[in-house]
Amino acid sequence: MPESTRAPAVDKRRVILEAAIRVFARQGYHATRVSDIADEAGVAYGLVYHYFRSKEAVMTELFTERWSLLLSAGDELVATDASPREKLAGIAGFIIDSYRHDPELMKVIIVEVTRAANSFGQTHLPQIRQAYDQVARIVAEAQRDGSFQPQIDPGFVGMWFYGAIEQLLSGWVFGLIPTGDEDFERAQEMVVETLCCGLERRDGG
Amino acid sequence: MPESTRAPAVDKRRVILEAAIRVFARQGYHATRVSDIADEAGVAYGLVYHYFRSKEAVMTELFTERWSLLLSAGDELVATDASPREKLAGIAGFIIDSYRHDPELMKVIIVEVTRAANSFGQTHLPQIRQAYDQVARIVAEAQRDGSFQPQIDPGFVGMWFYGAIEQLLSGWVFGLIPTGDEDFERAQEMVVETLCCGLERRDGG
Amino acid sequence: MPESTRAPAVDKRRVILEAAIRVFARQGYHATRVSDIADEAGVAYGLVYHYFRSKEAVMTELFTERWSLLLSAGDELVATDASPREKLAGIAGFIIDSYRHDPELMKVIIVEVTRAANSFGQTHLPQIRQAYDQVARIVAEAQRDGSFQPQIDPGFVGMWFYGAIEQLLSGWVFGLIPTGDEDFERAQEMVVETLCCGLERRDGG
Amino acid sequence: MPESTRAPAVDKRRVILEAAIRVFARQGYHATRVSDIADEAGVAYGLVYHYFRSKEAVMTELFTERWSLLLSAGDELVATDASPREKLAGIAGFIIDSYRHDPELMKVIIVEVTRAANSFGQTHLPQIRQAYDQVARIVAEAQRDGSFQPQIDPGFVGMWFYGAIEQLLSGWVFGLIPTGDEDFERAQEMVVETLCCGLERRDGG
DNA sequence: CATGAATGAGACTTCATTCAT
DNA sequence: TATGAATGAAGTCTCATTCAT
Repeated sequence: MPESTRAPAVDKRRVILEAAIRVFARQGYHATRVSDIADEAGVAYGLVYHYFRSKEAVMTELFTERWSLLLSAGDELVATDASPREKLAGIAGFIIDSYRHDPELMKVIIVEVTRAANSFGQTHLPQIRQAYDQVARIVAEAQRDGSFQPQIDPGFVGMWFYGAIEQLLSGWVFGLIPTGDEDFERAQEMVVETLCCGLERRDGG
Repeated sequence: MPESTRAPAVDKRRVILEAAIRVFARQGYHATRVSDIADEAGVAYGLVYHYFRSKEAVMTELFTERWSLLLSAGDELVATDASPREKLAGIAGFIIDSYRHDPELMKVIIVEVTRAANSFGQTHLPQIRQAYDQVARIVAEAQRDGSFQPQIDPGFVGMWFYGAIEQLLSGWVFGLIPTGDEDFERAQEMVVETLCCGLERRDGG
Repeated sequence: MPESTRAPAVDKRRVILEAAIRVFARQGYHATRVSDIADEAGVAYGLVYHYFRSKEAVMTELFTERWSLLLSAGDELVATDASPREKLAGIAGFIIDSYRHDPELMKVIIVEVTRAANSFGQTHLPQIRQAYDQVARIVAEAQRDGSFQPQIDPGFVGMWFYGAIEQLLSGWVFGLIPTGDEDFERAQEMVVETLCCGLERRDGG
Repeated sequence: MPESTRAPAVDKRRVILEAAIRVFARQGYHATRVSDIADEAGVAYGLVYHYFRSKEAVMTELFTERWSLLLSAGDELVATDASPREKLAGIAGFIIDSYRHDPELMKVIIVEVTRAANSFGQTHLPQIRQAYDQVARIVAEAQRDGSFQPQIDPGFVGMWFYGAIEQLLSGWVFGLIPTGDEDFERAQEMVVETLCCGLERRDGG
């Protein structure tokens, strides 16, 4: 028998995580019972606790796994020599693409973590702030090289940027705004356009 | 007997509401037990249920009371003939002032309602969207009269604006950014400046 | 309506305690579910938690209430000017009488606390040792006044005394030895006789 | 092939038993999970169940193995023509020596079996009573030959003797009394001296 | 109006035991 | 023999809500 039989046919741990995404997205974290996750995953109740210390640990794993991808992507973008505007567009694009490719997971992360300041938001604040800081660093650098106005506080922009993007995602999640392919692309453009150029018409433009 | 019509020395209903603000702000809605509210108010357990149908009803009352003030103020602003920028500044200013004058209540409203898409956020979505729409209307009008660029979707700006402001308030609530008097004023200016003029330096400005 | 209506017709807290005695005695502490206590008491599940922090707290209350009576009785006995032998007989008698009057409670206390060194025994060790110390003090005093032999360590006798008495009670509890009225009285005599005079025949007696 | 009959380098069954002693002694039977035993033994979870029917079976094996040694030693002692006092001293000495040589195992046996009247104590009552009976037989014989007083019930003394000795061991186990070499020896002497001669000074002695 | 005792459904977590490999 | 993943029953505690006084 070949060695391949050593590896389990299905990774139950992964099955549980995927099931958790679906259930958290559908019902929200608080309304989800561990048995819901087990049922959705098609495994026994206790197996969830075989792989995870608690229901919270499942959520934390989900968040950490994806958020670290986001932070890595941001770090890479910051390090390139693209223009500030391109960098901001890159970050917005990455988040929006994450949503397009896995809307349930992103819904969970946004709704249950980054915007849940009283529960997971507080727990994962350091990681969340890292994302704000990436934006802040882009802005600060752009101010130093003269392409951005100097009077706006970069840290402030980091929060502002994420606040706005998350609100957009919430809008998609809850069906407040349309979710066609072109809507996503247009949204990304508008985010960056608004942030970089402002709403007012540029007389000399 | 006219005495019977006399208002009670203290309005217990109001006492309970004020207590609820403090406890919700301190512990969050989910972590707050009805007995916590009663204890904080110094009244008997059952009295909370004498005045309110449920714990949720207390929260709803808190939100509705304050949010309707906010909507009224917005409606008034929209109706004036101030410039679009002044109107946006007015709305931002009103929210920020609300926070300055009653940070606990605003914390509760932001954290537990407007950003809690899975619980109260969903319940009060229509009221929340009204606030977005006020901004959208300001933008749309400004686009019609030519002072704002036409290519940005007004509805999008409404969400963007509130997402950013709420993030700011969250930053204050959780101590991520400083909360001196000048910080609030500066924040208001930056919000409007960024939104209207963008981050990029206007060469011909 | 007379004031007497203010007092509840039945003290539910007491009802729960009495029910707990019966159930703990019947099934043992570990095998007792809180719902068993509630059922036995004829009250709702939650009421147990209204009056007691936990299942453990119920047990602790049971033990503490009775054990403090025992310690008080011992203190009184120690303070009298009876002979050492009479004092020891008094303590043995009090314990045995406690068992006769409320065998279920004493069963619970002996089996679940004083002999359960790994659970409640450890928690209540200080109180348990106080009882040993009373015996030790009686012995020490008798050694000082010359009525008891000086070479036996008093602290040692305290443990020995209680170990033996508890074993006797266990014997009754589990039906190893008969439990007629005369058996109890005879047991008390034998405890003291054995302890004071020993098993060996006194040649000069 | 003769190799197949070879004994394994290590007897895993024995390894598991030794590990169980340590874990039971450390945490108590109830607080010990089967996985704790496996971890302590350095074997896989399932192997415990390969060698033992259940967690209880492990405990039973531990108790039975040692207790039968104790009973054998007692039987031998009873059969000798030593004096009653020497026989009692022999039994006390054997128990105390057992504790000195393997305190963890004896702790487990005393705490979890002989004094745990609601669990293993009940299960192994017959074997435990055999030990009481050995003492009772020694006493009865001594009464017949006139060296012990006739009025004390021998069965009573059996329980008394073991109750006291176990209390002593508990005292050592839980650090209530000192455990130097001379303490053990002195304890053995005191047990027998007290039991045979009593606490009271023999005036004519 | 006011009190707080009483109710009971609900959820998390533990862990002994089984079983496929 | 040996492994450890998989199972699922069981039990504690919480707390929103009701109700008798």
